[in-house]
Amino acid sequence: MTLSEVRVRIAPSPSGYVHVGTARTAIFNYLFARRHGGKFLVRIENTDKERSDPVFTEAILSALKWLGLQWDEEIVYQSDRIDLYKTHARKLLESGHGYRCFCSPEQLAQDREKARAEKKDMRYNRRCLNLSQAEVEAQVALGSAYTIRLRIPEGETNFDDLVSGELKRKNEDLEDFIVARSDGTATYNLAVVVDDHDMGITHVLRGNDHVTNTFKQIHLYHSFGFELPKFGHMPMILRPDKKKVSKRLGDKDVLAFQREGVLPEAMFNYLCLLGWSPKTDREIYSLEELIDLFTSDNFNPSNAIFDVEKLVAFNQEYIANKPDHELAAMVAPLLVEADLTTKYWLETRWEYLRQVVGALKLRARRIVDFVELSAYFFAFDYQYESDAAAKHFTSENAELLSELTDRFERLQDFTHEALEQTLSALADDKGIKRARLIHPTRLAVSGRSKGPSLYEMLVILSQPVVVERMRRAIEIIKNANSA
RNA sequence: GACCCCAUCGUCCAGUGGCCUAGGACGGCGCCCUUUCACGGCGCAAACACGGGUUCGACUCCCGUUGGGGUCACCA
Repeated sequence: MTLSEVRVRIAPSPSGYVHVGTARTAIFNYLFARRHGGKFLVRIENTDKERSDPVFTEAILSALKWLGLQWDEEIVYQSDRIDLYKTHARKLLESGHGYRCFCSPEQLAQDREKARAEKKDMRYNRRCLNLSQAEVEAQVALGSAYTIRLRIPEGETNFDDLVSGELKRKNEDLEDFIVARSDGTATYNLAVVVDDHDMGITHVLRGNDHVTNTFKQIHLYHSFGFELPKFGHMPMILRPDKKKVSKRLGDKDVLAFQREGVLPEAMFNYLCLLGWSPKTDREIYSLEELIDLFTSDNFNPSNAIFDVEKLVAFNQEYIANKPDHELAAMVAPLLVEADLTTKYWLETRWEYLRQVVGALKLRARRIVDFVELSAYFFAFDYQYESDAAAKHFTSENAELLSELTDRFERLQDFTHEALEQTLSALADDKGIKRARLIHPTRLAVSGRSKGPSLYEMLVILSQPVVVERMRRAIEIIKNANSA
């Protein structure tokens, strides 16, 4: 480790939402910074005016915040630094590392088309590199539009990648890429190098799809005489169809997972294990543990397919371990939104919500599941599951239910123990199995055949509600049978 | 097509020359627990892509083949 502080960054372009690939890269950078006591920075790469939209910038920052990736310094916006890039582009021209290219976009497209047709290399053919000084001056005097290209020298470029080890490329396989557009503005690679250097970035951890850029950027570092940072290229996250997750394919915004009830801790934990491993049999780790374990020599170089099922399994685990009151706070707005209750009602019955959530949390895989699972705790107009009703709502059972209701009503202490005792006693009196009473009672008070322990459910619902619901069910059974 | 990367159960991850009759997790299946559904517990099925080397010995090292992925914009 060097003496200088570790500084890493996530540099999204605001031309789309944050998908899981970007999120994971951000997480790795964050963890790396925290592990080494360094700084995690954010840079918004909005040099492309056409495609950039502040709406996406906001969405990106929200996503980072949701994941808990707090950045350590002010956000850098490339749009504020246009002049800095222009200056550097000119420097390239002056130092001879760059040259003017007068080829029109149309011409270049034509060249590529031809190369493709002839199954030849599609790199730039260096037509303008061979222009004489006089020709260049003549064009400039004429006011012809030109881009600036970086001249890639002969030889070979290599660097030691944190993930894949030594990476090599013949320079002839690189092209003289454009660093400044004809309007003078810088392109991606120039801006990135200028910024990474300027921001003191020590480690560039980014997706594997950037390796070609890295080779190109290395030449920019050399041209400017900048010190090279360390590079690490993360394997891609693939979709089940094995395509890499990308904006182009319209891949899902990570915040969509939030809306679908995924906890950020679960997403964080799951994403960490895609392309990196603590090399143990454990999978669930706290943030602190991850920070402690996160070293760059544990990256897995092969691509990984994103598996929502496994994410959800992590989520289930995190829900099960989350304190009831925290879950209640997350569920409350969803219940209101679903029109099951009101904000006011919940405010006065917070303890009730807390108990409901606690009783259901081992059954929820996602936060939104609580709405469906708990509906009958809030709404009285639930329907009885028809199959279960056909089975349990018989007139015979109505009699039993009626007697059970009377006994429940007489109870002084409406507790788990008292309820269990009462129900068992009636079952004994009648010489029937307890299940004979349990199922119709569950159906009567919840409309469902599934749910938490019956007694736990009754206690939460409270005596008057239980009695009322049971009486109503009995009425319905009687009416149905007499009709 | 050129260049680069990758290759262990369906999926994610262990395995760094003998501990492997290849381990864990998700998913699947079965059993147990149980008033239901979950949770939990136990168990089963499920993989070293192929071919050559190197070695006393290869999942592990090398080469090739095949397969998959990525990149080839005046986008980032």
